[in-house]
Amino acid sequence: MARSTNARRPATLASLAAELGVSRTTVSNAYNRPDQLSPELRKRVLDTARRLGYPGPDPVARSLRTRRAGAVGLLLTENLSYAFRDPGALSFLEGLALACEDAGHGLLLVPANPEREDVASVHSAGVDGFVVYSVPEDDPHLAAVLERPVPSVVCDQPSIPDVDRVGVDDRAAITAMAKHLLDLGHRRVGISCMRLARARNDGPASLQRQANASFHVQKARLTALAEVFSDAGIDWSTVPVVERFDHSQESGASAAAQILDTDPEVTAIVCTSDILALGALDEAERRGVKVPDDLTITGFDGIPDAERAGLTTIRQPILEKGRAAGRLLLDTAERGRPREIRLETQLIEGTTAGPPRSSEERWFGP
Amino acid sequence: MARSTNARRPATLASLAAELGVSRTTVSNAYNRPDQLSPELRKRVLDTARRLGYPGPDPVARSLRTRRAGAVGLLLTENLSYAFRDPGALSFLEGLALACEDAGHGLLLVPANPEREDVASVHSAGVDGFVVYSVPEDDPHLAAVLERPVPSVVCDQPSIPDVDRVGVDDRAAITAMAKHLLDLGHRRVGISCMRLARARNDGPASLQRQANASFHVQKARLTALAEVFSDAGIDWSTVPVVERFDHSQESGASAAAQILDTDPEVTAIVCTSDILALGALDEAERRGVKVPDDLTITGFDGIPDAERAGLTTIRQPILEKGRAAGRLLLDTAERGRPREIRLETQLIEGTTAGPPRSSEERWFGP
DNA sequence: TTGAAAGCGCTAACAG
DNA sequence: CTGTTAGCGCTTTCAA
Repeated sequence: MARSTNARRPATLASLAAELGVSRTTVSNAYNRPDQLSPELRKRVLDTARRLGYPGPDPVARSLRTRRAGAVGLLLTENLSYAFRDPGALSFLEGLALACEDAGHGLLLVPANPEREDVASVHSAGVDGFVVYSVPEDDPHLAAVLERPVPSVVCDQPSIPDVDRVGVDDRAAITAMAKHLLDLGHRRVGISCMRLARARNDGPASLQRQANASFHVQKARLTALAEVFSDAGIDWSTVPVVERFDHSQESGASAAAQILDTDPEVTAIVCTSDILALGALDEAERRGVKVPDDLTITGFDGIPDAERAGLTTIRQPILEKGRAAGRLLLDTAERGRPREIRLETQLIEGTTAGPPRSSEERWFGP
Repeated sequence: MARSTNARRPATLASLAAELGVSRTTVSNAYNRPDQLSPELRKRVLDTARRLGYPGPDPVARSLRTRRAGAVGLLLTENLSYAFRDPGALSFLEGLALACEDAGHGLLLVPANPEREDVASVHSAGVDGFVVYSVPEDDPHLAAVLERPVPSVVCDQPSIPDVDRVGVDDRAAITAMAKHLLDLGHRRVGISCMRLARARNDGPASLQRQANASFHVQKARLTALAEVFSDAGIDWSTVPVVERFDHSQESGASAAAQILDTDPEVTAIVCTSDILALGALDEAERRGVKVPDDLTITGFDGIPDAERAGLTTIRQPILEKGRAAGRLLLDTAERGRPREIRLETQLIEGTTAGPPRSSEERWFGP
């Protein structure tokens, strides 16, 4: 009777060895060290394996023995499927996948539903290390990862003792943007930002919420904005900072709407991501507000759609981030001292930022 | 001295048990069956674990014992990073990720560089099963997957004995499209298709190459087109069929150019994917050829960009395909008899198909 | 070139 | 509620 290719555990290395009348070592060598036995014997082993339906050494047993899994785990803040919709996450994934592929490693996407506290998936991930991308500082999944006795690399996260890190200087990057706006003459600004904490909030982010933000990147950007604008004599507590939990263009649009409704005198909306900024552009168009004549809108990331739209933004090498994270994790040589890779950002002067219209112009202009 | 969180194998279940003076079972239960021991004892175990830096049961050892890995492997035809750029692959991934997430399983992207024959990554994947998405029939990675003693589900692949399958009726779908074009009056058509085999070919696909195509989906579509057009009295051997290896809009544009250069009397270009069709639209615009007045262009897939462009195409539920594949694999209950899921497609009448201009009109028209 | 012995770290009967 | 007993399937010194 023909054996189905999907039969259950048809044979093991030991049973094969027994059948052949050789030792397990020999069979193992036939697969892992072809040079350690005669070609004839090897052929005999492999042939018999085929005949018995032996599928080759079990990867899990081998992993247990060798202490290597041949895979890298990725922990994201969002539902897995989100990763395939967000352009930023996607670029990161692409870069990481590139690095894994180069090393012949698999990439395991670890389900880490932010709504649930269940970290079993982290505990059961058979991987040689983790890459953690932009999860909140207090996420239990992150804690679970750090407890695992494998190396990890964090990206867009605050630095953690003994853990490698990849990121950009968010603070410097957005400071440049803020100064750019100040130079243009803006004094009344609004901020549209991504989620600041695990608890959902769609609306104004209080000063306290800003201070307690558990998403490192967002917090760094807000803090820097607060500092620059305060230094310029603007009372930060009067600046509308509107937060959105979902990262989508619709969110960006509604956040912009909320800012404009709250403070119609705002001349510029600084968004902490391109997606939010693109949404803000949508909203401006809907309202017949001309950009940049009536309103300046800026983003952050430099995703392709932003470039296409001529958005004034900060470009950061997201794909490179992913690749760097993967390399850091897989480069066993340099391990030991904790390392940090900081990539460069660049202010892109698009067509969505310009000098503010003076109030007179705005109220009584042509 | 403080113990680094990244220390190497600080302790094992056995050493913990020894330290506590209890049996290994008890420690194991503390983690896996909290109801099997007193809360106090459990607390004592967990506390001691923390003190000793025991990170919880090793996932690999557990997998070996339980014969479950908690992950699904995905085999794609392309470099991993491609998966994050192709809209179709992306939707599929999203659906698959959704299914995995629901089941609390991880998703392991298995590197399967099509240029290399190295299948070690398949052999070393610690997974409970594989999903195989659109790889050529003769791909060694596919063969390696089928040898593994775990279930698999193939998608957009020919059916394989004892292997579950998800797909659409490509034949019927594209037949509907072909008939639509015939009804509109087209008699001179050109075909732009994706890669047909592992060996690169950018140019006309001979009849023989069409017949030997190892990408199931492309072959099914071509075969159906050949049949319908032949039945309508068109000599298929005179129909330009142009193949492109890379799946990109640029490829689509150059394929369209090649078709138009080969046979300027073509009134319709049937593309076997939306990406190719979008590229064809680009080329038409470049040449100042009006669509659909001067040229009809059709696609296949129904990706968002196609919808946006008003492309006349076949919509297939790609995300659902991924989800169905995942569910099939993870649904251990119904396993046994091989199953097949066939999803529905729909002809979308966009704005890129219309009746052909008669030759007179074309040559001497307004 | 081959074999024997010794686990990798864990879970699952089954008995107490 | 807890312990004893048996492996899961493999790789790897070390000797022969």
